[in-house]
Amino acid sequence: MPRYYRYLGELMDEGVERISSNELSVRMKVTASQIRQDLNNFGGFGQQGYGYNVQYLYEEIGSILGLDCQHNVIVVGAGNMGQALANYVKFEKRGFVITGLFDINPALIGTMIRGIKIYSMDQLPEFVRNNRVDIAVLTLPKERAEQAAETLVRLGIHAIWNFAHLDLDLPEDVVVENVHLSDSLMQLSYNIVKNRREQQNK
Amino acid sequence: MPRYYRYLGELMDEGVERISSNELSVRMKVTASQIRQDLNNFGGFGQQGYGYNVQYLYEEIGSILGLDCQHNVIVVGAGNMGQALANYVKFEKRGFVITGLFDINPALIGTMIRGIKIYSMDQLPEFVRNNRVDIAVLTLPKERAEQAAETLVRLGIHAIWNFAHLDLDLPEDVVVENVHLSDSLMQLSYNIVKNRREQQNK
DNA sequence: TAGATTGTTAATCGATTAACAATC
DNA sequence: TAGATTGTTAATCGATTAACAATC
Repeated sequence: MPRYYRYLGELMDEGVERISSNELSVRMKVTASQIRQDLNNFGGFGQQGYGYNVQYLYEEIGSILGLDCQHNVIVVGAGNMGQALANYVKFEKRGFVITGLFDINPALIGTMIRGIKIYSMDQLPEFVRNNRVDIAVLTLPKERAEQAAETLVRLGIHAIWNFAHLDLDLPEDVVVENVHLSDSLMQLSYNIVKNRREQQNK
Repeated sequence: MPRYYRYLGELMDEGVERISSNELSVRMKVTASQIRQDLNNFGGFGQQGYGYNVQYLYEEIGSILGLDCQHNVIVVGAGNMGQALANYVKFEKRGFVITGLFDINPALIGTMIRGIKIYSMDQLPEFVRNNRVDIAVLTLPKERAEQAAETLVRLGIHAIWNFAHLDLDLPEDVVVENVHLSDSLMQLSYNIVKNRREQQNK
């Protein structure tokens, strides 16, 4: 669904008002059948003989994705990745507001990033008690990530965006989305090898 | 495959010598059948009655993933994300060596990150001519990403790790691996909404 | 030889695609 | 009404799982 949302956003920017599953399928390089199937799973957003209204569909998908309300986000681990994410302004536009960073590095604690304060890890429980936190971003080395994740869950956080290089083993009512950059890079490397082989066989 | 590699690495660290598809399936939370099927696609790495030798399998998968040789990497876009990636030392251990960063920001050009120089975008063609480049990391805002990708391909680069928030439209002999962070965050948000619904229905 | 566990085939399942009737 | 295009069902395909014979 995020991918549909992205393409519909682009269409809006281009001022396109309506689009058929067929036109969209060309753009997105999926079948029209696929699109109609997917969109229909979430409700009848189209109209026979007309297609889909871009803005309406964009907003509907946005609300399905939960983008119609604000999410308060904390970043646990203010290293390079944590800082990079904190500096990334675009998330804010989609309603993901970073309210605090946390680290154990004394050199970082107390400093600010884009107006967001870096707290000590010790301050985490208190912070979570006093502020609503919807999502925790986990940008720690894997050695400390497992334990931090458990702490977060104990504090009542139910959603983790995990950048640590391990699979978290958490209760099923906790939602985890993994970004395994190393895996992604290896996948690229694998595809390079495969591609090389295929090109040779031509 | 990267996930297998990761788990086998962990097993090695724990000093485990051999493992059966069954034991591994418990750890990785996939079926034993799946594991045997997957591994067998790439060759008979196991032995009936014994299981799989962890180190042997680790190395075999490593070579399938192309981790047995060095990859020279450039980072195009030395913003927060580009810098974060350049600072990430672990990639180097897997043979991915960053040899240069590129940006248009005059304030960055000429400075160093972890001993790696930031060049002007203008210097890109010359750099690629004089140095082998296996992978280009694209960490630019989407407005400039498309054009940069085309430049990279024109210069003969065949693999792009794309962090820009768009799908690149490139010749099929160019391998692209996407890391769409916004999509990932929206996916998380979607799963939060879904999870909330499911918990309520209990 | 007996036990364990793979490699591999067959069965199941889910997801994708095709087709077309419903309807704007 | 005719044309367009969805919603939805049926057919196809691929991936996952189960089963078991091969073999260490």
